[in-house]
Amino acid sequence: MPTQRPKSTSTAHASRRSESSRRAILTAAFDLVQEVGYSGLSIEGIASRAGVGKQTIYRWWPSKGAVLFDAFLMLSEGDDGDPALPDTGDLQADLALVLRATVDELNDPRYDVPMRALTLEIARDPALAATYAERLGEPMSALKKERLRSAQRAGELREDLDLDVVVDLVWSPLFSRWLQRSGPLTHAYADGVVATALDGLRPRLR
Amino acid sequence: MPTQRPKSTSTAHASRRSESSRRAILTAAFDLVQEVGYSGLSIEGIASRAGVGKQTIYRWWPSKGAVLFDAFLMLSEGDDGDPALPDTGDLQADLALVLRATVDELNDPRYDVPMRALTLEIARDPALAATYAERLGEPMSALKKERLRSAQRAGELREDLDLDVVVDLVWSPLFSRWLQRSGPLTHAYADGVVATALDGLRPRLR
Amino acid sequence: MPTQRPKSTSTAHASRRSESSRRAILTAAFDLVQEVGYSGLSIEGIASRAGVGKQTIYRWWPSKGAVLFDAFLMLSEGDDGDPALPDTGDLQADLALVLRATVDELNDPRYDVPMRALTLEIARDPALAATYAERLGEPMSALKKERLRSAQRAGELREDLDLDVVVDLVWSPLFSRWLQRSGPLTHAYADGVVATALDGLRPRLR
Amino acid sequence: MPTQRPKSTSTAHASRRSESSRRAILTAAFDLVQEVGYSGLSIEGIASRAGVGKQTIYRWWPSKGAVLFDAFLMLSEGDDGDPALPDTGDLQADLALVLRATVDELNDPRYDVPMRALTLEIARDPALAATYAERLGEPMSALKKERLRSAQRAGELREDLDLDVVVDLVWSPLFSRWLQRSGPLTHAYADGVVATALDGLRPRLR
DNA sequence: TTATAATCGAGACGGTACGTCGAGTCTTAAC
DNA sequence: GTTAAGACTCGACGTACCGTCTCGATTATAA
Repeated sequence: MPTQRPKSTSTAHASRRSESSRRAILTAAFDLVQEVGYSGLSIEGIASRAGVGKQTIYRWWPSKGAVLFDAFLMLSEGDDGDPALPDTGDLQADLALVLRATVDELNDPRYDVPMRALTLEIARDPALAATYAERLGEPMSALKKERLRSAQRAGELREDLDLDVVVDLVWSPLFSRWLQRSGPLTHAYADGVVATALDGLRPRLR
Repeated sequence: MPTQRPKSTSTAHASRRSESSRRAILTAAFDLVQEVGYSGLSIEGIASRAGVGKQTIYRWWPSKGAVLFDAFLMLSEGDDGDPALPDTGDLQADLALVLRATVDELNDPRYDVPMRALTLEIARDPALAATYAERLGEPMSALKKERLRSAQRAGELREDLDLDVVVDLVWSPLFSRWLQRSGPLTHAYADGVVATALDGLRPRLR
Repeated sequence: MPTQRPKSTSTAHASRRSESSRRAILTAAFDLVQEVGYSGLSIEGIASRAGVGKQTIYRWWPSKGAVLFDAFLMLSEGDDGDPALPDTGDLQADLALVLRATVDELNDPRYDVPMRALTLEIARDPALAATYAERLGEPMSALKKERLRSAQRAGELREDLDLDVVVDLVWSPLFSRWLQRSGPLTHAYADGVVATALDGLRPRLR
Repeated sequence: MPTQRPKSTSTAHASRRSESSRRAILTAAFDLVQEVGYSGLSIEGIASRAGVGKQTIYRWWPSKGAVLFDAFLMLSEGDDGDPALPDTGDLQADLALVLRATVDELNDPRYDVPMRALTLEIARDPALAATYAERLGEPMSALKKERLRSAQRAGELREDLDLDVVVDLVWSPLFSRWLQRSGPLTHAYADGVVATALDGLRPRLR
């Protein structure tokens, strides 16, 4: 599997894979995609920047996208203090906070460029999509649903909801606007999405 | 502009552009993307399939994505009987109908493959995104908002809504699931999205 | 055919092949083989030195050896004043003169290196051998046999000889020594070969 | 030296070199060159076929050609009953016999392919050429000259000949024709070479 | 009605990157 | 200390397309 790597915690006789080459490749991939953009990214460029033979990349990753994906994985393993979503007891405020932070990230070219690259690769390659779902998508989705369940326990959320639908309702508008650049991505938009989703579209009964 | 083309209804002295080559190129592009997938699509392949010199493509389109985009435009001009969304007076039923139809389309490889290709090109290329927004995105969005405004007049929808947010709330979950393959795309899902968006996430009072 | 090239004397509508690229490639090949040796010669190196795309080489030549061969052909077309062998009426002197000149050439690294490279390619590749035979080998052999026939008319050579055998008898010892480096290649050796071949190995009858 | 190997008759404490690996490598090299041709031969292929690590080859041989050369040496040590050339008292018949046998060998692909490979390596690599000369070329040449000296003693050969020239005169035509494929290699050709060399090219005095 | 200039098909050109192969070096674990 | 195994860096392979650039050969106005 492309994203497998030698963990120090694993078996005694580690594979002969070079950890330093692995790190150099992932770092080079992440840096390069920012510098030259997604379409300017090439295996040859990554190898050369990383000071590594092309074969070493082909040996361990099946595609350019898989390298990029692992580069993200490596980064995301650094900042995993507390992966849980905020839970202050005020769902609307908490969601708005999270969505505003996401908006800020997506507006920052340092994240936009490589994330877009990865997203496109995932959209193109079903195998990569499956790996992504397993390693990042589902865990993140679980976190979101956990927060929603907490809200249900607090009576802030209806009990009869399909939480998968709810997650999409809240998060996909941002994703869609970002990817398609179909409109400005602002805090106001994030707030609007949260408020509208929570209150629904129908007039409130008096 | 890439998507400009000689309309018989335009000025008297039409350009010397060959209409038959144009159609052959767009048809070839659309057919090829289904056969060989997006990444297998090449200008060279389109030219050869269309029986056309490469220069004829480069002369009229700035990128592979622009060709693909025009191919879609050509198709979508065939089926434009009544572009309006259904309006039976029952918003929930109408939205569910439209979203179910979209689900069916997205599940059909004949649409999935070229649509995905086009979507990826748009996500990659801001210029193409702008053209897309102008030519297809905004008109479609206007149609959706028109239906929503009708619902507001009928008292089915709150008056104080940002309709751009509402459109995203209703349509982006499908888009997101489809593009990322993050879950099954079913009629039930479409129904769930519509119902949840309309009713909101909060417990109903009383 | 690899060695075909646009001749100004040929048909009116010349191919679109670039004569300047062709010359640059052949010159680069000839120069490079002297600088880096045969095994250091690469298509990539030739292309880069000639300022040409690799495909331009692959388009017109089937192999590295074919390029080298044409490089020789190009050179040999410069010095074609009178291709005939000397004929002073003294066969032994004429042959010795020719063989001594050959010895000098073979001892000159400027000729030895590329000639050796070409010879090895010909020995390896039967197709190239056939081309070589047709374009260079047989014409040269014809020249030699013409000189021998003249000697027969002059009574210097027996009438009942297979001239192909004679040509080999005279010229192959040099070739063999040169290629295998099985001994020093000197004027004395050349003289010895000529004298021994002419007089034969048997004791002269009294 | 590449062609050194542990002889059971040598010093008491033999080197730690694995004799079985050595034989496996040489056998694999000889077999492979027949199967895949010279240019298809690779160290990697030999190692894999021999069930041996690449390093084991690099440790003991300096080049692919050296391996091939030792493979020949190994074979030629099997058939060394009497290495002397036939000496029936009739030089012409004896030479014709030997040359005809050589012709047959060179026409047999089982010998042609690996011999050609080795010959090309020797022609390319002066160091290998020196080793070859010492181990195979000069002993064979000595044998030939021995037979010629015997003919001189019998009065069949002139006394004033440079035997190195004579050896080349008799044997190099075959070598040249074979390597360059410049003509058919037949018994008739062999006979012609012997007869012409013996009788010389000049008309016999009456 | 002709000439004339934009457009056409074709495809060669200099390039970049692909994914593969093998070279020769180095490291590991087994013996 | 040698071995089998195989990862490593490096460089070349031959192919696919890129986007640019000539080439005649249409071809449809404008003279």
